[in-house]
Amino acid sequence: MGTRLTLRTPGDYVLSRDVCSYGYFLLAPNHWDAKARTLRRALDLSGGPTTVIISQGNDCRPGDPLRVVADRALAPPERAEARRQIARMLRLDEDESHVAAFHRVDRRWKRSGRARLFRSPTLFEDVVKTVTSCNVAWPSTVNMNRRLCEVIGRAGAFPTAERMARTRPGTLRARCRVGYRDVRLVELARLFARGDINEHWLEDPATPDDDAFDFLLTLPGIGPYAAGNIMQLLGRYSRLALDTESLRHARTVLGYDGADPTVLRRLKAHYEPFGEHRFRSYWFELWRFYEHKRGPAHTWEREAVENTFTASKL
DNA sequence: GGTAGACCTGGACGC
DNA sequence: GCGTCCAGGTCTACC
Repeated sequence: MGTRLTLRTPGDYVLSRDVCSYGYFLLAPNHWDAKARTLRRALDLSGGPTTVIISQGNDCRPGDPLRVVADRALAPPERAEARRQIARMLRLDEDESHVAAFHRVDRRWKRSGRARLFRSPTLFEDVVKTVTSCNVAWPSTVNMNRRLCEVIGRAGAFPTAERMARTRPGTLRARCRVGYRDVRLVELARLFARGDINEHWLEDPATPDDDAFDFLLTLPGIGPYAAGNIMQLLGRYSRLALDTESLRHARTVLGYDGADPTVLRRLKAHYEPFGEHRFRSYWFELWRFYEHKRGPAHTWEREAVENTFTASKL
């Protein structure tokens, strides 16, 4: 008999909108069921892995509580662990006042209510997902994450830092197809496993954004793009994460022309007015383009989009 | 401080 | 079916 949990949500929370808000919802071990509007994934808890299915009633009414069904009985400490991981992943800590602050700065998203960006149950998974999205086309990112779960993770869960720290780089390369990222991923895992990454400090609002960003740049495999992306995953939206997709967006959607440095300058100036929230303004512009091409993200079937996602393929 | 080239994988393309 | 080219962000060596 599995365990059932109920999680309270902020008054405006909509599972289908707030899960299907960032590409990681399409990466293993996440599985969004577009028909049932549920999120299924394995969580690696202290008592072992468990698969949970998260739903919000039949029609995802704003603010309705979330129902979580685990496939095995969870001990009380594991229930607390599962709640923490799910709350992190779904950004349940971002209440209506956080959302309103963003919408005051950028009113374009007030009607849809878009503000939260899906992330992972742990910072380690977010960092690995970011590294596996660098210098690679989206289908390879999909493959790397699937194989990491199949080969290194327990029972289909995402690998913990401890497990990846014990994995040989050659195994990551040969069986998970991560290429030259092999050594960098193991080094990152060792830093997390040894406790050399101070997650509390990184997530503490008292830590200046510049300090957090500079620290991230010291990590193996993390350059300006990856650091910018991890910043938003930490709930710090003041930095942009600009890549070739940003340039495409600037040229095809915003109509900018000229050489790359010129376009990048104009992009930065475009998002400057959104201040502390500029990443979200950038991201939801991009996301709106994807949804314009493929329909609402909550209707996307993972199998159908995993080879076409990113604008160049849409 | 700025930049060229290497790093891998997988898809596209030509034969 | 095979070989070649290319895209993608980070890192290192070099100027």
